[in-house]
Amino acid sequence: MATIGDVAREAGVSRSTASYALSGKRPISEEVRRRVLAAAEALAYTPNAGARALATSQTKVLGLLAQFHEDEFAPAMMQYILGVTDTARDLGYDTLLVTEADGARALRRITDSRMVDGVVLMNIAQDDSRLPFLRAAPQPGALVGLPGDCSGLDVFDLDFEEAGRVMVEHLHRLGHRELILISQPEHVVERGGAYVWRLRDAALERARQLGVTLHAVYGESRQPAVGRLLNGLLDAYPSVTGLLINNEAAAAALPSVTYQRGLRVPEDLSVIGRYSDEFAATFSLPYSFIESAPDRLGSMAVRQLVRRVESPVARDEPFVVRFISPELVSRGSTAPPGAPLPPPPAR
Amino acid sequence: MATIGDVAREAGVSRSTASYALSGKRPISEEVRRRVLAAAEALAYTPNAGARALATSQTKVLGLLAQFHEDEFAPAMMQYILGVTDTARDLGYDTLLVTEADGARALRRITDSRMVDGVVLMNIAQDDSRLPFLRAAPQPGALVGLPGDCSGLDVFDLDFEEAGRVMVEHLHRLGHRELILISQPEHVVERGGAYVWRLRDAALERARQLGVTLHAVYGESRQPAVGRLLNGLLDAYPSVTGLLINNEAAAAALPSVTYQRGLRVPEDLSVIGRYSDEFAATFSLPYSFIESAPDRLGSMAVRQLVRRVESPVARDEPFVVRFISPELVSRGSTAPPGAPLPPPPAR
DNA sequence: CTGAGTCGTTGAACCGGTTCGACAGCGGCG
DNA sequence: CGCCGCTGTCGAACCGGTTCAACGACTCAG
Repeated sequence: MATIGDVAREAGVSRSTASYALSGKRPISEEVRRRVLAAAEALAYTPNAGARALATSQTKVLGLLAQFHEDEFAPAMMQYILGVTDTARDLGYDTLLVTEADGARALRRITDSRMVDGVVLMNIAQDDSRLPFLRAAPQPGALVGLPGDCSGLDVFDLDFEEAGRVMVEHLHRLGHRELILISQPEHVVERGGAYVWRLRDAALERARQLGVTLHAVYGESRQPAVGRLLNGLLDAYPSVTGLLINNEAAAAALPSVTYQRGLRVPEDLSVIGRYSDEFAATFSLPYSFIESAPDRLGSMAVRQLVRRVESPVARDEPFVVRFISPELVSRGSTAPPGAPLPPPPAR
Repeated sequence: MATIGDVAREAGVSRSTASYALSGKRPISEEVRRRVLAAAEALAYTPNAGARALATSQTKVLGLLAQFHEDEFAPAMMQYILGVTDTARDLGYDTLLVTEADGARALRRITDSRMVDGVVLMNIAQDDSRLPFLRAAPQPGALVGLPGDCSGLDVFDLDFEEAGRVMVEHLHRLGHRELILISQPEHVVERGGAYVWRLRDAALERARQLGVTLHAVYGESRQPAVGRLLNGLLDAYPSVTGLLINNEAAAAALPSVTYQRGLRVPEDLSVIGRYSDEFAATFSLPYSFIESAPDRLGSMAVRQLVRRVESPVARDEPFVVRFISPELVSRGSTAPPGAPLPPPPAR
């Protein structure tokens, strides 16, 4: 493998000249630049990443710490990851994906050893054990998800509280007065998955203000448990006219449940979900939903991270906590309760 | 950040002694070893990855090249990735995840710059443009998926041909004589997704031998197209008694289709799928299926790769092409055609 | 008592880049 | 004509590890 020394020799110049010709950091005569470029081309020269990292203290690699809990819905994860890797690449960075169970140890390993220029953390818990290490690390970090304490960190998340309010308000405006909210499994809450109760508490609060009865329950993450749960709820609350779903598995399971029970959406039941566009398309979910925009969140986190990595001034800017405001994508799955039946749709 | 020089000074020894004390590559007196270890501990010393890579020509990082095509079913991908990252970590490696569209360029970038010690390639096409570069690279590589030309490469894949035969034989043995096979979308075939026609051709061949009529069609990867397709097929071939599904999206869509048509599985229709355990669990698919074992394949590829990376003798061993033999996991979704109805199951 | 062999330690070189300070050569100006 | 300043190039140092050859001290055999 050719080194910069080989290129320099081939071009008949010194190593430093070759370096400057390639980087353009100092003026180099047109003649010499051509010779160096030609030599580099001829020898298929590629700089050694380790050597460059050693010299510049920059690796051009970002760390991505993601954790996979079996009680979460794995397919939804992929979108976040792609949002990060694609944006990172656009900005000239590769991505080190770390899925180790012991996130704090993994974080220390990749930051202390200087393998990465910055880190994106996903699956943030309310009291996340990785955060003290991230704050202490020499590299900047960005979070996708809101922890209890955001100090010293850039944080990006969907505004789950507003999402909860939007869901309730939308159905209240249509005339609904009794709703069910299905959240993630209780395990997720116990582990500190704050987004669950952020949406839930805000929805309950708004329902109280509006005089809407809201049955808020924790769901399941798997079939067939989640199907049983849905049936059980519809049995238990026959007067409910609307369903709010903050649980991917429940959303995916709902169509067959409503079909089996002979319920029409939205004539007999209005439904609003909270998931990603991509998820909706994959499972063809026919529900209006609040877009959770995982790719956008991942992308925003990376952009901010790279800003801090690359600009000394950006490094000292105040930290940001940025919420994406929930956008309700209408798919026609909501209507006033007990509206007259429309003619059956053409098949 | 502490360097090995700091550790050496703190322990009152030379840099080389500190290095040997930490690595154990030369005998060091108990006394000195203790002092060095204590100093390293006190200074929270972690070796600089770039410097170590430069000195040893080993990065302890593996590359993982995965490509995401919008006409493939994204959720299935996650399992492969986890199989790779988890196994790599067990063996002491981190994973650089590269999802760049231009796979050949990405491969060259990470191998030429010596960012990785080895590479795992996924989404292998029949005539994969990355393979020439992988063969030419200084690092070893492993493939998850079977290309047209395996020379010079370690390859791991499910035995899709045997899978096709097993599916047909199983239903033939039960007495079925007319079946449908739903494969991936034709796009996947055009892009060189050999696993599609490997299963398909083998199934057709075995069906011919056994005198079974097999309607082999290409599917869709998304709802609602895939649902329409399923309905269309069941309309078009009313005498079919069994369904073979080599298409995750179709498998996920089938339950609601059979329900809507009032078909009982297996009484009216026998079904065999081909997907992963995890996938079946997530969607609670009630079908017998051939386990495609993505995590096992990823894990096998990494193990072989690391063997080659770490052992100079392994590097010269002959290359392997290893097929996982298809295992049919029974979920009771197959029965003789037109069998008498069992009593309705308890709800 | 001397020479060989062991053990533990060290200084120096090396991996392959980047970057700083110095300097040669040149044209322009006073 | 001498000096200044600019342009382009170079040598050397540095980043932080690993590893090799050498060497001093000590043991032990002859």
